[in-house]
Amino acid sequence: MRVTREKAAENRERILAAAARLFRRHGFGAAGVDAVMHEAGLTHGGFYGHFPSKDALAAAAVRRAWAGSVERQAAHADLDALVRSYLAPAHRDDPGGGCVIAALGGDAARQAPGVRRALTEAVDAQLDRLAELLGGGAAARQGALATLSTLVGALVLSRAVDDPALSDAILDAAREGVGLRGPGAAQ
Amino acid sequence: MRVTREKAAENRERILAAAARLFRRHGFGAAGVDAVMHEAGLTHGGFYGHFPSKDALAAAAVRRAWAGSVERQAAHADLDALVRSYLAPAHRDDPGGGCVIAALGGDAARQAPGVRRALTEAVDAQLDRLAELLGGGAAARQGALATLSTLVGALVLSRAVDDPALSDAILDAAREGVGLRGPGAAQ
DNA sequence: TGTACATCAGTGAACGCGCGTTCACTGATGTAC
DNA sequence: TGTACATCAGTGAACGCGCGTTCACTGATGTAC
Repeated sequence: MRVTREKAAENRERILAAAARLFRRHGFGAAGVDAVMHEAGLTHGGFYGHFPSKDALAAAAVRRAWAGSVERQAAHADLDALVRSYLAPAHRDDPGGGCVIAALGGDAARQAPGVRRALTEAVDAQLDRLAELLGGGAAARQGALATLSTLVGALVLSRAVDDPALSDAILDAAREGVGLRGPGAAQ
Repeated sequence: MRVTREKAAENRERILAAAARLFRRHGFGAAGVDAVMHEAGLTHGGFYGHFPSKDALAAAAVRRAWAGSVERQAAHADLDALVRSYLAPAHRDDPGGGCVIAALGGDAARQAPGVRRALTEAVDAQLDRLAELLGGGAAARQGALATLSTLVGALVLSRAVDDPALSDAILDAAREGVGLRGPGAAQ
């Protein structure tokens, strides 16, 4: 059943969106090609007409997930707004729609080179964004590196622990922690 | 071929040590029962005489890995020493022998309840240790939460990116970042 | 202490299952005239 | 514009493979006498 070229392109987008969601929610290993295609409303056999391999899909899905983050972040005028949104319980509870770095950073080291490349590009871009919000310059770059570490670490930890109170406390403390490095803070 | 009770207990320890190493290095999903048993010098069939399931092994391996961290940390007299050791390239390059929270924190959210429980206990214990080094009290507890977030985030990121210079920069910046929260720092 | 036997830690083949990937086929789309 | 045919996006069965787990078996260990 051949479909319109337009429809095929739309299907490819749906596969990417499904992969970006499922990989972030379940990890690269636990989300299968079958599940991704089903989520996209297709059957698994057609997958290889769109992507040469699952690894290629993974790399493309990371870029797709990052692109979604860029749109979301455009709404944040300053670092405070970004941090509050990033360290919110709503973000913690929605890995499938959230930061790809926090969701897949731990897996990335063990993935194919293309996947690591895509994630590294996301890290680079996020650092640029943070450095810009910190006022630019070398000090801002340093601050961006430390801030991103705190943001990602807090989100990963808050998702890892099975104690809701501890999870909330991690987000709260990290919010205070990065505040210390914001513009106007001591040091 | 039955073996001595003593030898059997020693074999169980070897299985645990192998699991703690392989799970941290490759993740829970990518390290199989077969690989763990082979690393322990046994065949896979005997595994279920020691543990009821792979999930049970995973939980026990997390506790075992954490116990190893405690021994390692006993050598650090103050926060500076701990941070320098934690954010060292040698630690980044040895996930199999390093911090179990950083190595498996990202996977933990998707694991069986027992595994999350074991990792949460490790997080709790690490927070106690950090709070103690920060001088104790409520402020130290807050500082410990933020510090652990930065440490874990920096290690995860430094392992995720494929750019060695960026990886080193993340460790360096995070070292400075947590220094700001150390005793005697401004604020 | 020595003997006979029950116990059980470890072996290796086998199981069902889900995975990534391939492929013959279908039938609507795109194109040449 | 209409017709005939080549193209190809998607389908669903099938593949080889590795996984977690089970099990009949082995033979050294532990124990009862």
